[in-house]
Amino acid sequence: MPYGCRVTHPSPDPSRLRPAGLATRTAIEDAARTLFAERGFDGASVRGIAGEAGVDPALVIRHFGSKEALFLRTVDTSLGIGSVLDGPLEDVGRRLVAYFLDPARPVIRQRYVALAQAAHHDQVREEMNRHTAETYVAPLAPRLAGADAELRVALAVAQLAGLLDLLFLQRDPILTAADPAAVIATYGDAIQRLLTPPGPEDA
Amino acid sequence: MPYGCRVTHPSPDPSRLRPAGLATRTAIEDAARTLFAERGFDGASVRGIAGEAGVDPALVIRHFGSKEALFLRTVDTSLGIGSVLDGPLEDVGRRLVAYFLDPARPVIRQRYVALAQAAHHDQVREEMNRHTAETYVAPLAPRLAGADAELRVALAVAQLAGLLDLLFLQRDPILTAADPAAVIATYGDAIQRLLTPPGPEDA
DNA sequence: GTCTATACGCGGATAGAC
DNA sequence: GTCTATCCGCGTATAGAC
Repeated sequence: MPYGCRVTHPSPDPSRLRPAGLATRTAIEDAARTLFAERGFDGASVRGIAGEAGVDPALVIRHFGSKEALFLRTVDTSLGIGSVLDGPLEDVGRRLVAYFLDPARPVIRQRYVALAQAAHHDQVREEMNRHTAETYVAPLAPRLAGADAELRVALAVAQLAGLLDLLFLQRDPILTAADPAAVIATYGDAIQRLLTPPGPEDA
Repeated sequence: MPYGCRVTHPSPDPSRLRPAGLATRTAIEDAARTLFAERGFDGASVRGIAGEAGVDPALVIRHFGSKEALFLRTVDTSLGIGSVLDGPLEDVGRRLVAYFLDPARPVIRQRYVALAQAAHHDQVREEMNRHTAETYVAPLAPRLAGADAELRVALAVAQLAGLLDLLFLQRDPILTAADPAAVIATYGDAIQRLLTPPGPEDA
C-alpha cells in the first residue's frame, strides 16, 4: 500500500454491484439524494455516494461533472412553498412559518440544512437567489399595496431565513425549546406586517 | 517526489522565518486573525496560516489543538454590539440594523461570514449560542414589557441574522441593490415591533 | 460509451526524532 | 518546543481496458 491518499475504497463492494448498463446514472442520483439529505452537502462525500450506488467514485464526476453539479441536479431547491403562497394574503406570514415548523415535514429541515451548507458554491447560491425571485418575489410583490413591494418581500424572505437558520443550523436553545404555536403567531405576524402593514384605521 | 499528498509546503520560506522563541504563538494568532477575516473559516487553511506566520503547519495544531480551537481563540465572536443595545429601547431595532449595514464597518461583514462558515463545528455553534444569550437576551429581555420576553428577543436575533445571511452570504440581488436607508427603516421597525409592540393607544 | 485503476493536489491532524 | 515525515480523507482528472 504505497500511497496514503486513497485507501478507503478498495473496490465497490461486489455485494452491491450494479447490474451494469444504463441505470448507473439513476443509481448515483438516488444515492446522492439519500446521502445529501442524511448528512448535508459537506457530510456527503463523492466517494460515499459512489459506494452507496455501487459504482466507482470517478464515475460520479464523469457523469455529472462535479459534486456541486450533482447536488444541483438531485436536490430540489424549491422547498415546496408554492401552494402556501396561493392562499389569502392576510395570514400568509403565519402560514409560511407553520409550513416550515410542521414536524410532519422533516424533509424540509434536511433540505434546508443541505442547501445552506452548499451555499458557498457560486452556482448553488445563484440557484437559491433565482428561487427566491421566482417563488416569493414574483408571485407576491404584485399583490402588495404600498411602496417598495419587492424589497418588502425580500425582507420577509430574509426574516423567514433567519428563523430557519437559528432553528435548524444554529439550534438556538431558546427557539428550540419554545412553543411552536407562539413562534408561529409572533413571528408569523411580524412577517405579515412587512407584507401588509396595518393601516391606521385598523382596529 | 514519491508521494502526491504533500507537495505544497517544502519548507516555511526562510525569508519570513520567525526569530524563534516565545513569540510563535502570537505570530500564529495574528496570522489566523488576518486570514480568517480575509478568506473566511473554510478559505483559510492551517497551512496558509502557518505560512503567513512563518512557522511549520504542524506547530499550529500542536499549539492550539485544532483549527476550530484556533478560530475560537482568535476570532471575536462578539461583534461589538454591546454599546448599540445600551441606548433607548424605542429605536434599538433601527440602530441594530444600521450598525451592521454601516459601510464604515467592513470588519463586521468579514467576521459574520467567517463565523457563519465555522458554524458547522459544534464548539463554534455553542459559542455563538452563548453569545446570543449573553449579549442580546440577558440585557434586553428584562427591559421588555409583555409576555415571552426571552422568546421575542431570540426571534429578533433570528430576524437580524436573516438579514445578514441574505446580504453577506447569499448576496441576494434585491437586498444588495436596495437603499440602505429604506432597509434600516423598514426592517429596523419590524425588529422593533417584536421587542416593543405598539399598544392600541399608539397614534 | 461506459467503467476501472491510478493518480494529483489539497485539507486537517499525528508520531516521534531533534 | 520545534520540525520532518507521514497519515487518511477529500474533490477531481485522466489513461486506457472493455
